[in-house]
Amino acid sequence: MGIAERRQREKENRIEQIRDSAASVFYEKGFEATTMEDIAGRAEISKATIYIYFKSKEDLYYSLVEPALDRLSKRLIRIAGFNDEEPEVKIKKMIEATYDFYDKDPDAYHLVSRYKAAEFSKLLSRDKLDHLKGLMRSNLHQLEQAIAAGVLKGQFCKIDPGITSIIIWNTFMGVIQFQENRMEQGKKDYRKSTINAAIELILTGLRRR
Amino acid sequence: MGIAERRQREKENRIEQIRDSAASVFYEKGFEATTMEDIAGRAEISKATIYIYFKSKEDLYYSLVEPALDRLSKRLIRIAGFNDEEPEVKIKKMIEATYDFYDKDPDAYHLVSRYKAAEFSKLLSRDKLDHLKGLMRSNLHQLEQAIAAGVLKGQFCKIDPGITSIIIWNTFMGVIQFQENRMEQGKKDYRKSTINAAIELILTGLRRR
Amino acid sequence: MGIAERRQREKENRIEQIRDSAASVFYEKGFEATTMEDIAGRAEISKATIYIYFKSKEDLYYSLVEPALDRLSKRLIRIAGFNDEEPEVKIKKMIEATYDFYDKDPDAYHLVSRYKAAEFSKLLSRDKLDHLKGLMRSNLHQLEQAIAAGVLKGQFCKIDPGITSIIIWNTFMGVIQFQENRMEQGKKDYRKSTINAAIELILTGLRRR
Amino acid sequence: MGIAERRQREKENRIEQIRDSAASVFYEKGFEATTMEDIAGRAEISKATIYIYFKSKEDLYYSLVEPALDRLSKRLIRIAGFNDEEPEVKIKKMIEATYDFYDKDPDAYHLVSRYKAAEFSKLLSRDKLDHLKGLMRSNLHQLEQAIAAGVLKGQFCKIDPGITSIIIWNTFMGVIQFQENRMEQGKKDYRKSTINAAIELILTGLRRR
DNA sequence: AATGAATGAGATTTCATTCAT
DNA sequence: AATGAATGAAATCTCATTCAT
Repeated sequence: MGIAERRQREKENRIEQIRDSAASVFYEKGFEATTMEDIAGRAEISKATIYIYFKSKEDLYYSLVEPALDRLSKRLIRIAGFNDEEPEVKIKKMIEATYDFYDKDPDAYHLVSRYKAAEFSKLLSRDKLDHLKGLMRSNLHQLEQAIAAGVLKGQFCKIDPGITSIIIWNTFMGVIQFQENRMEQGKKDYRKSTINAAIELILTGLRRR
Repeated sequence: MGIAERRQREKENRIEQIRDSAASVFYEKGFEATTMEDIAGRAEISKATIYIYFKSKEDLYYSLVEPALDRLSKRLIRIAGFNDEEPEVKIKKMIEATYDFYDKDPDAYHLVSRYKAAEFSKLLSRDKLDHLKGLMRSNLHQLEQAIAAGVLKGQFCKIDPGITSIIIWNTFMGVIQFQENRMEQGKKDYRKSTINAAIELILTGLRRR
Repeated sequence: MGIAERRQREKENRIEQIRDSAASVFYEKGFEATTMEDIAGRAEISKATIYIYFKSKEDLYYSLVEPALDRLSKRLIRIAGFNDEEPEVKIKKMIEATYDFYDKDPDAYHLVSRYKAAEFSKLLSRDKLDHLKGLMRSNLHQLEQAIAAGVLKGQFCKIDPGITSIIIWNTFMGVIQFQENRMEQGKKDYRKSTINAAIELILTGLRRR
Repeated sequence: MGIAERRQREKENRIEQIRDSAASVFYEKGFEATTMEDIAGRAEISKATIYIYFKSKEDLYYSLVEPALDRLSKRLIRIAGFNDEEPEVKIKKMIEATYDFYDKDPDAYHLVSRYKAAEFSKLLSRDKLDHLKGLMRSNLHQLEQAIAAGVLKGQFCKIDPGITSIIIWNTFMGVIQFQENRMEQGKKDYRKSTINAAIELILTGLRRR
């Protein structure tokens, strides 16, 4: 009786092991430069084993990016639904949630942040590509809505919410990238604090005086 | 005597033809996913011809990215040298110069904007990689210096100039990417105006009140 | 448990199969003119399979020549160590050993006999090249020492042992080549006997009267 | 009037220039490893120019080996025709002639000495291959005849003249190779004297006592 | 006659994927 | 379920040869 369960558990472990290795290699080298050998090696299994659980390299990649994006997307949507929250607070909570997502699973975050539609257009099926695009758009959309609400309420000056969401998103990614770079050089961890400072800078620009 | 000149011109055209094709394919697909066949096809020549002018795929790629980065870098350094200019004006001129660079040679810009040190660390020789890193750092550095000057003069509030330069840089790239996306969907060209709006937003946040 | 062993055996067979094919093609056509396709075809496997077992064409080639030369070299050194043997007997035993080496693995012998330092200088790494040169030199050196001993003992006339070893070595290779040629034309096998006659001729010239 | 002649002279010079370069590169690298680029570079002309004078790489190669072999062959045949000469003297004269051939045009000699029928069997046409084989055989044959005459006259002991000619031929090549090697290491030139010593050694073995 | 330029054919090598055990 | 082994297809790069001038 317990056997089936153990099997199930082991199977899930194995899948997780593959996914972890894959995420880290994909992040390090990018999709094309990553070989199945790389992934198998890091997971300490054989290449063939990967194919038991994943149909193809693309499939494996998609299976990493999609749920990551989906998780983040769901969180942001949830925050967006807090109707009695002030726009500025919402924006901060979204940033918080995104940072938490990054903190808990940096590889997943990096995959998402590295995602460029153009690169995958020949690789993924139309369906999958559209789905990822949709999730990505959703993320930005939640941010945009919060900004738009702030503008409407007269709290923010009249700037295009679309552009502003882009700015915030890119700022987030840029800061992470920059600070990770610094940390690699042995410097202290300022990720959280600089994210906050950067967002504060932007919100200051946004606020109406 | 005109013959030698025509020859020379034709040769330069051919090289330019290859470089143009290469830049556009590299931009579309990234370095790894791009094949020499792709480039040759787009340039309407044979693969072997590329090797007359470029030693290797890596060489071709580097020959595109390096001068592009170098050109941009030189422009920014020049602006940084305008000693009697106000920091805010300097920053705007740098943005202006970067936009002009993008406008004149979008493929070059895209190659530069796509540049991620990690991706090339296994690809390019140590020398070349360091050189590119240096140029990239220089670009950010010019921006940073202008911001630092504004902080020193008391015109900007006390924010970390390093981070702020990152924010501006990423904002620029993000806006371009986003607006190009919109244009692909047939929407109107708002690139220039949204860049300006975004920079204005950030500068507003920066200015001391 | 037998399974692992069978696997091991099969793997070794496969490697041997590749090495055999490679040796025979390399011998027939020389290194440059031999293609991996040739070798794969003769071994009745795919090109890619070769790369599972050998890093490169060069590696495969080296892996054939080195151990062959090494084996021969060890044998000659062993004979050279028979301190109570007469020089002339030593020389004959060395010839005998070389013939036996040829007889047991003609392809290996041919690879060795084809070896020309100049040809490989651009091909093999400095290390590998030096190693092969060393082994080759060792072979001649053993012969030379035996001749020198004979001269010292007054059994041979005063000829330069270095040159004499070259003469003997080239005589051996020449006789083999010539007799193989004849055999290809359907003539009888006189390899062993003519080798002996040739050595006898040279020893006669060497002996002091 | 003189123009046509000058043209003719220049043409011949050009051809000679190509042949010289080709011979030296072919000798250094072997047929396969030599590129037309190599030859053109050494001759300080363009690749295309070679094709004005030679139909193909093989053709160029053949045009070098054939006349070289032919020249040597003719000389040996001439010596073989000196009917009133003693066999031993004939042999020495043949060696002398071969050395002179080597001395006057070492590259041609090296091409000849490097020649291995097997390597060219897929490369050259049947006709050409047979022709080269014939010339090669002729050279050995002249030597063989002289030896046979010595045996018949009772001057030499009863050894197979075929084998003996092989021994002498290989001795010659081996000595040259060995001494060139030494000279490359900066040592003194002992080519002529060691050739003579080696031949003397063999003749001593041959002479009847 | 000479050559710069171009290329088709082919060489080495890599890698995602399948298969037999 | 797991894997060692094998491979087809494709990628980078080379080179003998041709062609236009």
